[in-house]
Amino acid sequence: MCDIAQQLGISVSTVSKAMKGSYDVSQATQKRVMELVRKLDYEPNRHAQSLYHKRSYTIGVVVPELDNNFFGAIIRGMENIAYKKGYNLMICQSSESTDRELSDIRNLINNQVDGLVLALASETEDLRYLEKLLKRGFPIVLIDRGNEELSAPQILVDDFGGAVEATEHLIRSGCQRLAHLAGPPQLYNAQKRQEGFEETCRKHSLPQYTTRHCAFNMEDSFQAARQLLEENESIDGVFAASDRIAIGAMTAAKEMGKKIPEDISIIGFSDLKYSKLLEPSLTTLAQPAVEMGKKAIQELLQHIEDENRPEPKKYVFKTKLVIRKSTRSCPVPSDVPELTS
Amino acid sequence: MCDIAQQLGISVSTVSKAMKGSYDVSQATQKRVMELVRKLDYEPNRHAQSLYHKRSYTIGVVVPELDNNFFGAIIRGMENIAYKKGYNLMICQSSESTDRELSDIRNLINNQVDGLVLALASETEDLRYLEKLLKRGFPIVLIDRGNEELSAPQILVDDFGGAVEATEHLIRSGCQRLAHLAGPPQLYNAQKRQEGFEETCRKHSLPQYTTRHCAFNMEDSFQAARQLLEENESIDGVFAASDRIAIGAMTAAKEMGKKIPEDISIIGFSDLKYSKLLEPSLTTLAQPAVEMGKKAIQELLQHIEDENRPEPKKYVFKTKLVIRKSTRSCPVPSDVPELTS
DNA sequence: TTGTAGGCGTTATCAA
DNA sequence: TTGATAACGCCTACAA
Repeated sequence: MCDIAQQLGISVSTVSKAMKGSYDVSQATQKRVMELVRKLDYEPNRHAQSLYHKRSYTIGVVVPELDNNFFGAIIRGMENIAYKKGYNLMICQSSESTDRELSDIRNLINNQVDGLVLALASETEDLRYLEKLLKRGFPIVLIDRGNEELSAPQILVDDFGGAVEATEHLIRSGCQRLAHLAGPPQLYNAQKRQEGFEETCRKHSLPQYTTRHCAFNMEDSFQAARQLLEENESIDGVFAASDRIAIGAMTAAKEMGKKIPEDISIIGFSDLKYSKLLEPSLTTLAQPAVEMGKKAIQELLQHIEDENRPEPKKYVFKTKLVIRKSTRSCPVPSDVPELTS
Repeated sequence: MCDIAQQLGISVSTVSKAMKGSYDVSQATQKRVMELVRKLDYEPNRHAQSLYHKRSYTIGVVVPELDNNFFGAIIRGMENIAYKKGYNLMICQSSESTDRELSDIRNLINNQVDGLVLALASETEDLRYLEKLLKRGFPIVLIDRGNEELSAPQILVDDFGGAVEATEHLIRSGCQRLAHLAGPPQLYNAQKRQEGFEETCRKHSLPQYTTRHCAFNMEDSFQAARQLLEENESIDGVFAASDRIAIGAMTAAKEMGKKIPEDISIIGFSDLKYSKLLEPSLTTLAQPAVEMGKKAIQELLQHIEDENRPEPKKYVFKTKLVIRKSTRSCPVPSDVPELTS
């Protein structure tokens, strides 16, 4: 900006005004400035702007994992809205590590981000730092990984409802002895999915149902599934808390010589891009990730830009059952009126 | 910092020095300052620091796609080094769009990043802006997606060598009529893979080999593969330029009633996380993505921090053949001395 | 219509 | 050992 002012023999403030447009600057200088700006590929220093405005126009994002369809899609949704509104994203991955998550958040804060969108790592339990931030009035939105205690807006999936739908689907397709491979027990989502499963089993008075926890990865779920199936030979339907867990279960079932879905039906949660390519293709619950990402940013921007902050709301997005080949085909189409009571 | 100075009744400059540690500050004040800093969770404003130092300690990263194992691993490698050295990453995804890529880069530049690591979008051809930046001495490192014209350091995969290895493997396992499903023709990597394939076919005087281009996605490659296989019934081996293309080819082959690998062998490139779960599991070439990410940042930091810039080098990482079930088992183990001449 | 001046938060130099 | 000061680049209220 100094360069430009010097080269044109005018003051920096005039240049600044010219670049903003809507200011009292003569057409002539305006034009001269803009031409030189373009010629020099000049762009104002955002850090100086940020210093003056006390706003960085940057939003911090921490997700457990980047190379993951679900979070990938969430980020696409967030970028969509953020860029349109002149905000940048600063994206970090915690790799499901609570320590890393905390250091990412601190780092984003000292990078002066205007707000945070967080999908908490599965083991995160110590929320004191976040609570401090919230108390100071710092804008935070949680996405996907909710938390009952934190008074921040939350963008969630209807984990309970999805679990009910999945379980109903298994029952409808003739399964009688169900098992649930649940996610990490500390994780809010995992809890809700488990509740949905168990409540549905009770409602239908199933003679037998079990739940076993495992991590959200294929190795752990493979072990868990194998144990489960060995201990309970009669299990004929598995609701897995994620697609990756479902893949582990499929591998275990196949290894034991069980046919999917003839001997055992398996259903996942998330609809990974590759789930339809499995053999057999995986029945699962799709989540509207892009929409969730958009909503998260919209909500956050409202908190950033509005003076009077509303009560933190929860937005719960519905899942969608995607029926493929890993569950037996149903006699009845997917709506079952007598169950919605 | 002002707060702290006021509360302790000392000057800001003393606080600043105390926080830096290695300065002439009395032990007593040093301690008082640090205690208050901790109590207030105080962190210095990086934008002010950046303004003063003319360094943001932030590196801009643009990759075509985030939810992709390969780029995900590259980013993990980059984070590893960058965080250790006190740098942050600002990550963007171009979604393979040249326009978006350019606007990401401009945005990163005006966010004052100290350097860029770029994996160019496949259609990018207009490199004028990047050339301008390089001419100004701005540090840029290209990763994975190389470019002959740009005089920037490049972190590449031995696409040619990998393609040779893949093709040799097909030939060794008894395939005689090979086809290559190549990536976008503008893409440097795709060109090298194609060259490796064709040169190897020539070297072995194969009676028949064909190449067909398609995009790096399953839909497009499915169509391309189907056409290819319909037009050339006798093809018994396919080298796909990426795992996703390989998946498209597998789907097409299966649909036509061909057995993999009995009737046709298929080999991919990249080793996606899900490739080993396919039916049959996919033989492919693994790339050392994490190492590449590390190298990219190391190289960039050298350019950022060193006065005398060395000539831009190319680092070529070797691929590793991962043999699974989508190719027929070889009579000979994987080293074939007579071919290395 | 244009320019001057002060401040945003930090740091390094120099003076006290 | 401490503090005042100027500077980094930008912006706006106010003066010219």
